[in-house]
Amino acid sequence: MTEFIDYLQSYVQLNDQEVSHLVEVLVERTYLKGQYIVQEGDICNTQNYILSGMVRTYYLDRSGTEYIIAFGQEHWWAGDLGSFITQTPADFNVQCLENTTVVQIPKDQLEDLYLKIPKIERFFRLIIQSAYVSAQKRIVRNFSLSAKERYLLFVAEYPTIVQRVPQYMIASYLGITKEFLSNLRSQIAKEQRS
Amino acid sequence: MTEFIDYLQSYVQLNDQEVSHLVEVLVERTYLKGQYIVQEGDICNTQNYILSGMVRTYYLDRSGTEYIIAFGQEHWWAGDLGSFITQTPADFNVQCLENTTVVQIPKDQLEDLYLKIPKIERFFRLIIQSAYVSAQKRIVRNFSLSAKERYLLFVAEYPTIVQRVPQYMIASYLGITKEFLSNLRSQIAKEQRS
DNA sequence: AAGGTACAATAAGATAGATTAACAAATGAG
DNA sequence: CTCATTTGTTAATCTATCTTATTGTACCTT
Repeated sequence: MTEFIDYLQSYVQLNDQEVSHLVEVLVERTYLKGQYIVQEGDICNTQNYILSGMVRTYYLDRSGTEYIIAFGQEHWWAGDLGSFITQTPADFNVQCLENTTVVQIPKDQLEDLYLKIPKIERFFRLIIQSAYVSAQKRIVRNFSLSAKERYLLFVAEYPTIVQRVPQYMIASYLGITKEFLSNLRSQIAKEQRS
Repeated sequence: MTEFIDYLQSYVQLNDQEVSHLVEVLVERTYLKGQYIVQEGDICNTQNYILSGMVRTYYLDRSGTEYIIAFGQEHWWAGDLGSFITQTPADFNVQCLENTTVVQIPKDQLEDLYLKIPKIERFFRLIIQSAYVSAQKRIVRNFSLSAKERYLLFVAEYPTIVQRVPQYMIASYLGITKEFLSNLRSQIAKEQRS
């Protein structure tokens, strides 16, 4: 929990009173592997900061295919922001891939905090700004890079995730089939041998 | 210009003093068709709110291919947020497709405003939040929908843009070639006739 | 009217990545 | 420890989309 406060303080300086205000509304919660923090159709009522564990956020289309839109590990945020903002049913599922402990901030309390402590609002502006920049980057990459390039970049950027989650989920994140990823990996291995 | 203030007031209520504070830092500027608001390699120093006209934001890869990542029309924002935040060279180009008038907020002044008027910070949090949600939506759609479905959705959501920009740019936005888009359009026309 | 420029349509061959299916290896529950 | 389930591999065939090239259309310009 102090971990979360430290992280927040690295963006904005809160005084003791503000910290204790904040701490009052935080809820620490642990989910088991396989459990859902958010399910499609739920209203997402919390922002979830991951203290430990690993999650995936995915979308399920009518034909039942899963599309992983994000992974989340220690120090990342998880949830369905669209649902959170508008308080409408979530499009996404957020599932734990390991036992996962999060810090939750409930929607109502966060709105209060925004008014009481503008620095908290600043903090979330900063966080969302960079999330948006990453999302744009991902859109560009999906268009401009081949599956192989996307995979190599992913491995370079998130080596730990590659270790922690099954290959077929990485394939889904990259927008390819698990068979094709397997193919790419053996190509890459061959290239490195020669 | 009052147009911009009205728009802003629909998100947060500013008093007269705050409005005049804000107005002091705003710059209205007009670009001609073909001119660039931001060019790759520039540092993007302003947030640009479009009063009239039309722009495209695109990325140019090493091989010279253009990827349009966004269009912008009246009441939308344009710029390279990544460059703006970190004050590093822009990855994107923002070019006017028509004569375009924007309201600009310079970076330094905006940082000041954030501190003086927290409501301005709230306003941008709200704006960026929904931009992020849209970006996520676009990522999902690019994965889960076919080119044809993506085109039909685009036409349904942005009928005006379809009228105002050349087809090859729409193809680029959708991540397909102009030839294939032409193909899809004739398919769709055929279907509607039968 | 003639040529120039910008955009759109059509068609044929090429390719990245999907699909299917069969198998191998790893993991985990009992 | 063992059997069942989950995960990963390989290979053949298939499909959506790309590439290249050609032709068509509609304006501007002079």
